Amino acid sequence: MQVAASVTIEDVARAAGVSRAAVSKVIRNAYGVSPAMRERVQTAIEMLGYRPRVAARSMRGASYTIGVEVPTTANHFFDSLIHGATTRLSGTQYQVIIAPAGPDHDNGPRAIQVLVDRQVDGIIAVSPAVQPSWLEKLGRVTPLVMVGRHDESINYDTIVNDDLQGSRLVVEHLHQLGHRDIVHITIDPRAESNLPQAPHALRTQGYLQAMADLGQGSLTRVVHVAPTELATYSATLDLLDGPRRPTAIFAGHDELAMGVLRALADRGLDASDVAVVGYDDTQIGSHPLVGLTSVNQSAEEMGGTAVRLLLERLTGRTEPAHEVFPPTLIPRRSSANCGPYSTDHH
Amino acid sequence: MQVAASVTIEDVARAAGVSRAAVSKVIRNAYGVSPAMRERVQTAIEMLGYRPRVAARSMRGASYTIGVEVPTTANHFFDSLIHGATTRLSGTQYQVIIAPAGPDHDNGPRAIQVLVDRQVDGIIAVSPAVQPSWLEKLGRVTPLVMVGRHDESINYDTIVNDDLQGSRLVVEHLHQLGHRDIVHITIDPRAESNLPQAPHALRTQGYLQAMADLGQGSLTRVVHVAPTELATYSATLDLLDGPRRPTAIFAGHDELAMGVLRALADRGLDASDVAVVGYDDTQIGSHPLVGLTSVNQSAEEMGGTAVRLLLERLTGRTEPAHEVFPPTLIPRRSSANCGPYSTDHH
DNA sequence: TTGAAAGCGCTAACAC
DNA sequence: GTGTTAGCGCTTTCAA
Repeated sequence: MQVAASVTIEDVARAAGVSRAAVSKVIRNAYGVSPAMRERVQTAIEMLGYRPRVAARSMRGASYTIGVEVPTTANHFFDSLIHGATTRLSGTQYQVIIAPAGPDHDNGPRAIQVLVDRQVDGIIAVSPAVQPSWLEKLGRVTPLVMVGRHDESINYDTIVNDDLQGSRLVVEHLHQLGHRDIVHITIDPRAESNLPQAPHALRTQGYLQAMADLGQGSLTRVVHVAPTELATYSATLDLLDGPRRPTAIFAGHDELAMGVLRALADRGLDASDVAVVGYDDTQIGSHPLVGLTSVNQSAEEMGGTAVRLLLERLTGRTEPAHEVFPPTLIPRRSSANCGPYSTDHH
Repeated sequence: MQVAASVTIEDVARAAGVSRAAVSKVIRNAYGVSPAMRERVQTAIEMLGYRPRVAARSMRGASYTIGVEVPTTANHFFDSLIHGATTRLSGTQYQVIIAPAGPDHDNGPRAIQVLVDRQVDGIIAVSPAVQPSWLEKLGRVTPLVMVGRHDESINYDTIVNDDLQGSRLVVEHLHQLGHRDIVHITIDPRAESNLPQAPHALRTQGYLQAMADLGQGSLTRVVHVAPTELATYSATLDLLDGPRRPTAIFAGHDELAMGVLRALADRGLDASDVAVVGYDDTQIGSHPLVGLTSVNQSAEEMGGTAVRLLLERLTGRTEPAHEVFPPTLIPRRSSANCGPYSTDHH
């Protein structure tokens, strides 16, 4: 394997005794090259350790790069998504680069712009805080797949799980276990987006609806926190020490749920005192020491599907696609106040 | 914020009534522009929503991009590293892009090459499986900082923690608690690298030395596994069900340790039966439900330091730098067979 | 202080 | 099937 920062297509052409265009065709698998020439060119490429420069290619043709934007890589859900995408892309000539929005929230657009500036051939993004109008504009110039958005689109594709149904599953599960006083802890809408189509807004809506349908409408409580384990931890302590301790807590996603479990542990409580359910079915929840009941939304598959949709767009599709994944509730110890010790291995 | 895929420097120049060169100077904060012109140019940039294209800039000058290669983003240690790097870089004109080596091991060079192909201005990489000679070659053309390597270098910088000392701390800690039969589970050298300077090789060495120094040389056992929680889980089950169950297990890093804890839980055992210690002091270990004793090696700081070294190289330094971080043992429940319930909040 | 012009390495028309 | 050539958008001498 060569580093080869200085070998150019010109050098290869000279070494193989052909034109630059011929070399270009070979490295792109384009039509109009005889096997003999392809052979000679490939030999020259190997010998010189030639690597085409992405910057130069980007100026005329493609960058062969897919950009993936995620809020953070610290949440394992997004890692699974990335993993699903890279797996689906291996074997193609496309490479993935990742731009994490980073610690500051509302940085999604900035991270996406980083990818646009690099002229990636397509973008997969998870950014609930971006206005659809901005995405429509972006989608017109770059193939774009948004994960976790429920909005109708024209110039980009969307992939979501049915958040409404997912949180309904949670509430019904807890209700069946005998819980009535169920609190929903979720991220502050201002931190995610005030769009009614944002995933967490829909989960909240699903919670409220399901509670109402089960005749518990008057017991609903929604607590908003910053999107961190720590913030959720504090909020949960308040809840546990407050005048009306709930019997169950439904956290907006698994990272928040871990904060809830931390608070419970600190107060010496467990599932028989307060049941906990998360969302995303993140790796850590399946660990027997944690045993977190959660809603699976097939992160890996979503990543793979995102790539498929992008490749479709890259090869001509123009009408928007919208895929909805069905959520599945995975019951574990954290919501089993009389059940067996779960040792599900994920 | 604009998407602006089609506004070029030419458009800005025309709108501001100046030359392209002038605009170029303004966006690079270069010398030789009058305040009046800077003002006019900046107004035009805002109005048109101009974004310089990285590809075009890369062809002549800099890409203003720092590439970070990590084995995976699923291990939280690397996330902390990335976080430390991006934090240190915010406020500068540099952007970070991430290339994960991905599921296949030994893919480090491939992922690094992805960054080289994109002509990033500097590279931070965590790749124990790469030969120093290859890195020397790379370091000659791109500023390069390697994290987690102990080798002496000429053309690149290295940052490590003192792995030898770190595992010595672990062994001494366990010895003090009364443990004698301590097994070390670590990743298969073939999966990481057969270089004697690789971190895990050194941790193993530290383990062996410390055991010998404490007179337990005859009790040492090293178990090699694939670098996954699952593989470690299976190996641990074998160990627990085997003829000579150890009283303590020192795992090569926290992800492996989680596999050990999973196996213990499956067998209904806990810290009073088998003590467990990990390495990296990963987020999850600090959770009270897990309480994993581990060795902290300041991932965030390492990321920040990597950026600092890179920026130094970018502004002229040529002699190699080598920074060593001191490891710290963080005792928690998993190695406290008679201690209190730890609720350390990280 | 400002602008004109050359060219970075590659791809895509188009001519042969 | 193969080569020639004109740029892509930017930075960077070098003149003015």
